[in-house]
Amino acid sequence: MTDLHSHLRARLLTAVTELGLPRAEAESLVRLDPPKNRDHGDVALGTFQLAKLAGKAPPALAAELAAKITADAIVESASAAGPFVNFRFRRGALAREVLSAIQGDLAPYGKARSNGQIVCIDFSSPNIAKPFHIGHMRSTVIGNSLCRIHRHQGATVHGINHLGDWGMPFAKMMTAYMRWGNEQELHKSPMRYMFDLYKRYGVEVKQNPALDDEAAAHFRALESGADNQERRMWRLLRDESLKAFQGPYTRLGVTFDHVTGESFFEDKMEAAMQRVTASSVLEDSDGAQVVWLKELGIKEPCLLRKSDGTTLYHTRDLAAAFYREQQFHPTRILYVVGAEQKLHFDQLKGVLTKMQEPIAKAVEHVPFGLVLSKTEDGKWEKFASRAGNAVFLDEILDESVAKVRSIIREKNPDLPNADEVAEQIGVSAIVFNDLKNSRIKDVKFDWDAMLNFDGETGPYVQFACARLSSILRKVGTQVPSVDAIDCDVLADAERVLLVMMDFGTAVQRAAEQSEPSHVTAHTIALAGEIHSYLRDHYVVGQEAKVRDARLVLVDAARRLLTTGLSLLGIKAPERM
RNA sequence: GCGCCCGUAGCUCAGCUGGAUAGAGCGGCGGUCUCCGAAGCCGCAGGUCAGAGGUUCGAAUCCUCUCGGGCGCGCCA
Repeated sequence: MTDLHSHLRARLLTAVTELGLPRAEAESLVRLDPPKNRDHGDVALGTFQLAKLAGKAPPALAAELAAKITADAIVESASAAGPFVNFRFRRGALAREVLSAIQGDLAPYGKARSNGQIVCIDFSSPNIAKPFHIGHMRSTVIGNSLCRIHRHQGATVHGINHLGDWGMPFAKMMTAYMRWGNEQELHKSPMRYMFDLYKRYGVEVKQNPALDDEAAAHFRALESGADNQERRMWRLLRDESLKAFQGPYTRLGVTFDHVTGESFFEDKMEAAMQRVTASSVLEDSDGAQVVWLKELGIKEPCLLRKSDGTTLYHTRDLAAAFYREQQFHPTRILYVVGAEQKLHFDQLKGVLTKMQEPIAKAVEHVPFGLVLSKTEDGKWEKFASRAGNAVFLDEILDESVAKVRSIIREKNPDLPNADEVAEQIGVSAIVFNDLKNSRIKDVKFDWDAMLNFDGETGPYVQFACARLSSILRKVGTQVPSVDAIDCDVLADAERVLLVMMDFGTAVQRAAEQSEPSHVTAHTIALAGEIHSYLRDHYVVGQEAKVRDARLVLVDAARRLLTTGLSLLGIKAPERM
């Protein structure tokens, strides 16, 4: 909430109290929202609940409140419109408040001071020994954005890559490698090679189901802790995978505070199991050890130990939860994992709840939809390349970058660092597209739409930044301080200023709901408003008073767009 | 079979937790660069918010059912 809002709210609470309403109850009912149609005013108050409390008709109360809020240095007008009261801030006050906070890098536009939250974000978490493909991208970019958003909000963030480097998929990979692989081939192109082996396993296991038993035996050998052949192979394949993942991570600008894969919890699982046993929620079922969660409305039991004594995904997540609790004391643990794993996380939370572990409250699954691609006949299906196989992320990024490169050649042939810029914009276009809609929605990945950089896209927002930077360069003079300009001149920029004012709400909602798309939407809205504004409002060649005021506005817009994009993990180029 | 998610313009989506005349982008049509970037801007066309009941002063939003689509349901992760 900005100072403008606080001021108005304080006046409203006084007015409401004077009308005889209990302040404590009115407190939560005085909610200032942006009106659906901004022509009505800058902020609006719906009086429905307040009227009920007062025992009056909403329009009557609205009229009374409007009369009580007389104009002052900040509020220009209050007018009743049926059951609503619409407020307008003085344009000068609006401009001064918003622009000085942006210029001063103050919250919510700049990074907030500590808010006391400690947030663990478990994201990306690819399975090693498999290529980094399009399916891994969503968790990676959503999680990365959430890390940035929470840091901006003042939380202490632990971004964790919970690598899938343990368990049966890995054992299958190992089996394939032992049967058909060799190290020379592996080193030539590790990911391709491992992926081919993995695919071969999938084919051959259909003919020879005994392969799965072989894999299970290898996993037992690995989990025995002995320094055996399996252990050495695990180390080799894990190292190669990690090296290969570094490519996509660097391109996406993603870093982690901790890379603690499932294997990290190898020696912590027995303690975790003992803790479960001690809480007496563990039961035997067909030789396996499970926790029943029927009383929590979950029919399927949570398996924590297989009948052959080895552990499962759940066991490792449980050990991880205990570890994080003890190590970080998190207020929230966000698991950025596909929606298809909802049951898994319901069970994880369920087991912790049944054990009466306080950390249970912190566990939050952050689900997201699938990446789909368009088939020949216009239907949507799980992403596959044009050739029909899983698609490596690098291929997609490369195609996007190449497209950007050709656009630059056409539109801006003299751009000095064209390759670098093309990489920035091409990758951003893919990331932005992923963060544009509610995360629960499937991402419909249509090359034609994807490589069209018009409208609500990453390049559109980046273009606004480049355009603003260009204006600042052309003007050449230093951007003045907000205190040194006449803010009343910016009355014509009210639409831009009002959108800027919404930034804090957008980021806050993004953090609370784990929904980066609120930030994405804000950058689009701001870019749109500033583009429209610039059409009729020049900066260069204006008299000093007007030029300086607009200069501050342009600079603030560029800063805020840059901040918004950075919360998405996207860079804003100076030129493009 | 049971559970969860989704259904809003030709297409892809918003809709701020129940409020004012349901908004964008793409695609289509028509304008707009010898003045700060046309990857832009301005305008036009396009809607039974899947359907039916219900709650409410008020429903795209909450509840029930139906119909479509997707995902998940013991020794995989």
